[in-house]
Amino acid sequence: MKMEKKYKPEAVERKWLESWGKDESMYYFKPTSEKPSYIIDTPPPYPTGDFHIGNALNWCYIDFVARYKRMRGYNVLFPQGWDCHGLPTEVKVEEQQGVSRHQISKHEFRELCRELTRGNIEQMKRMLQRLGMSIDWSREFVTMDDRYKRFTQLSFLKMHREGLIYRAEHPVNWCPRCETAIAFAEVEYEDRDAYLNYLVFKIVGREERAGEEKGVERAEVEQQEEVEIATTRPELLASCVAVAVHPEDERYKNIAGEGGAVELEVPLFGQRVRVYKDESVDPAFGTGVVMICTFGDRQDVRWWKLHNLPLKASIDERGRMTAVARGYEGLSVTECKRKVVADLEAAGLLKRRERLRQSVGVCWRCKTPIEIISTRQWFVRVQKEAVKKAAQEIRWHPEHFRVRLENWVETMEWDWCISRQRIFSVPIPVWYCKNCGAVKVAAEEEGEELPVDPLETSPKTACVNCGGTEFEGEKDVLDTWMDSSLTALWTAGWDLNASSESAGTGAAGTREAGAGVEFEPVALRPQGHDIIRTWAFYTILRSAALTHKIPWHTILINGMVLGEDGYKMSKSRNNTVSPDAVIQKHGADAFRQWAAIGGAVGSDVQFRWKDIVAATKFTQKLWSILRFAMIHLADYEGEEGAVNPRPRLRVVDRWLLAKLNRLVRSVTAAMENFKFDNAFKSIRTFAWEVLADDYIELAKSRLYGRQEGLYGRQEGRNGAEGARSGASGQESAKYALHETLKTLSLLLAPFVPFYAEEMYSYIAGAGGGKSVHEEKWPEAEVEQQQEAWSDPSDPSEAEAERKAEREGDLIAGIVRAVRSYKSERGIPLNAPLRKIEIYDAGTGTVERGAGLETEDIENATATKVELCRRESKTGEESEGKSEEGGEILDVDGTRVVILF
RNA sequence: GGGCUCGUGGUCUAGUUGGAAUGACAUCGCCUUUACGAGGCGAAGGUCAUGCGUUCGAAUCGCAUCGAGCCCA
Repeated sequence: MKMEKKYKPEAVERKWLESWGKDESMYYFKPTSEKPSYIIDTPPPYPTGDFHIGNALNWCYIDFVARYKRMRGYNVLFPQGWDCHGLPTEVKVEEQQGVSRHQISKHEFRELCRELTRGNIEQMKRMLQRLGMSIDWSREFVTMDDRYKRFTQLSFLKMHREGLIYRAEHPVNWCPRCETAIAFAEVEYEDRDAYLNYLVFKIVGREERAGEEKGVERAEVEQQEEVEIATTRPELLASCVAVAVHPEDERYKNIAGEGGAVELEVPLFGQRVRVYKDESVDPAFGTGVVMICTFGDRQDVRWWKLHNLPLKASIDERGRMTAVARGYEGLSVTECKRKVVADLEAAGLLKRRERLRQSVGVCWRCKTPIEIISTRQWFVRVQKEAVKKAAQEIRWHPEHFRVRLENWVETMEWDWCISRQRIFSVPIPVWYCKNCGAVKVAAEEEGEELPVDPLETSPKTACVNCGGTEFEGEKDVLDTWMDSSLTALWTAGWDLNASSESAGTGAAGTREAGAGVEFEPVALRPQGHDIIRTWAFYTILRSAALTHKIPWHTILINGMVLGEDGYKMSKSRNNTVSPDAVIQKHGADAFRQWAAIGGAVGSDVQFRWKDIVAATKFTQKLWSILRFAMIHLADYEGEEGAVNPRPRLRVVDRWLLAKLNRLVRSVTAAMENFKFDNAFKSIRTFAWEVLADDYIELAKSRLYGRQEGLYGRQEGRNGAEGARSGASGQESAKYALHETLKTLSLLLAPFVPFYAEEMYSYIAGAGGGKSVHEEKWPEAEVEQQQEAWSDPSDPSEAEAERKAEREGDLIAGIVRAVRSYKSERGIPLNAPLRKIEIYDAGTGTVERGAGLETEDIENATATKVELCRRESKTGEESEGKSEEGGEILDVDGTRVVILF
């Protein structure tokens, strides 16, 4: 067997990719399986064409879980979807084609979007495969495909039927550049410089309008003739419908409130508005008087509702001033602002301007400041309590992210606006009767085939309201989150077409189509913390609305990837690294190791090349270990199915297996809790320190089958225990080494699937050539019960194991101590010393063991070992020197004297 | 302004229920021994942000302060 000195990830990974590619079914979910299922609600990425490092981190976590669960005997479903619809693709198409979406037909535009998306998906898919993701590609889903679009439309219809979706005129967040309504989740905030303008509002009596309050307190009012109001949005003066002050504000007691005798006259436009008292006015901001408009911000909407104020929209859907803004009609918001300020100044109504750092709501996509505009839109009712209850029932890793969702839910004021005035998305399956205006929703039972585009087809039945047969199709499309909030239900195979809530075909289910499988929450949702308020929130909301259940039992939140400079990776900061670059240099396994040990799940992970290099060093170390082992194990397990019976084991070999058993237990526990960093670190520590540094050095000589000691005087007569163990000692070591490497390759499999497969192909030998990824996870031997302690006359297997572990620890400790001793004195590690004396220093180790197995110590230190049972003379040794001038070392309470 | 997370050797990082501080990289020393010299072995390096408190005992629990980051207003 030829094994190169250096492990070559490129060649090995390419080899296994090709081999696995021949039969993709290895990772398929098996609907007829008897095994318990473990379904993962994989995030469908937006197909930008770039599978970035943040995605890659997330997917590494998913794959660790998927591979682990598969080995634990679960029927795992790890699907891959693509969340296609939405603005970014539309923008990209406009950019690439040099057209505006208005210039070509909707149909043509959609086709261009689909084409771009298909190409991007292919690119990203290649990266997923290269990373070694154990995805079930037979379950791939694409939200722009008809099957998925039908699913989305069905979900709309079901919620509409149940009154959870409605159409209404309501203020919404609006992007004037994208010319569409957006949801709160799509609004971001940016700090921008603005001016705070102090304007003059004239105080006028109210008698002209409110006859009954005529004449009240005229005298007081006359003392004051005007009020200053500070505003950052003078362009909204035409929309000013009221003014508010804090109820406790002494300065404005005379003009405010129910009995207020006055109104204010809005400068330039002249409309008269009332002054309200409101607790939420900040008296310290500006002059303490605030202008209420249609609509400056969310607070304006609150006041507008509370006081039943009129609606005076001065900004239209393209961000232009309407006829309401007399004299400014047609100007953009910015132009209008400039002109209004100039006009105010000219009229002497602008007192002063102050610079102000202001947080402005902007469109997530184009960073254009949003407007709040009242339009007719479709909404999903937000059932806050149901969402919060569901969030409580879901297990969160890490737990604190639940709070983020709860806070978000608490602060939601409006329902979720789901209609978008865009093109590349799922059409809202609705028509309006031209005769009476009634809404006609699509219905499969009436022969309308979903997905339906209401602009291209007409309903099959007449209007139920008036019998009319002329309809107009809804032009708006759905928010993309209406698609992607269904992934859990889709993946679970829930059939939305069945009118009964409990019906399902089971795309993932185990029954035949139409058998009626009730929706069961899937096992896992893995995602980043940046989309808790969107993807997690919407999924929980819709699952609660559609199925009255939680979508998944567990949500696993991953952090963001930081660049080498410690800041979040971003193109503008120029600190991005693509997973592709890492893989090309060091392979997918190295990348995956970084993902595993970069930090605890949920915390942000810094990317550093040196961590990648450290990972390759570990793989190289494992490779060296394997190379060494194969010198001795090449013919260990000859034929298929041959099982080497457990020989009578030497202490050190039992010790190794006991440590291995501990490792299996700790790695298993870590995996169950998604502590990938702990799991992988334990493996690394074991392989490097226990196996390579300690064990291999101890067992090397026995494995080489040397009958004589390494050191010159090889008689080594220290009683029976010290005798050369010969063939049986070799067998014992081979058994332990083989067991350990086999188990190690299994433990490594979820993390470094390529290396583990390579390793396993050597270790499992000709044993059928089965993939390590189809093997079972190692079973830890159960930690023995307390009872074993209570019966020392009949030491159980476990008690023997524990004894072996203690003795092995001592042996390894002594060898380590000698190694340090030599290192400190510059003695070559293979140079023999005169003698090593091991005393029983009251611990009873030497005594009780009827002598320690010293053979391996002698081999590993190249020095003769003598067991001494007499008590040493502490007085003479207080200086750290023995009678004969040897160095005294303390190894966990056992006295070891080195004679040089 | 509110919420969350964090502050551990030069840098990054582990530390579940309080019991002598984990590892990586960098530094220094030694070693070409038949698994490994783009390596191995070993060493040095920490007031666990600061202060107060609970406790026999605190990196860990509580309060306050300072600082950083994220989410939201």
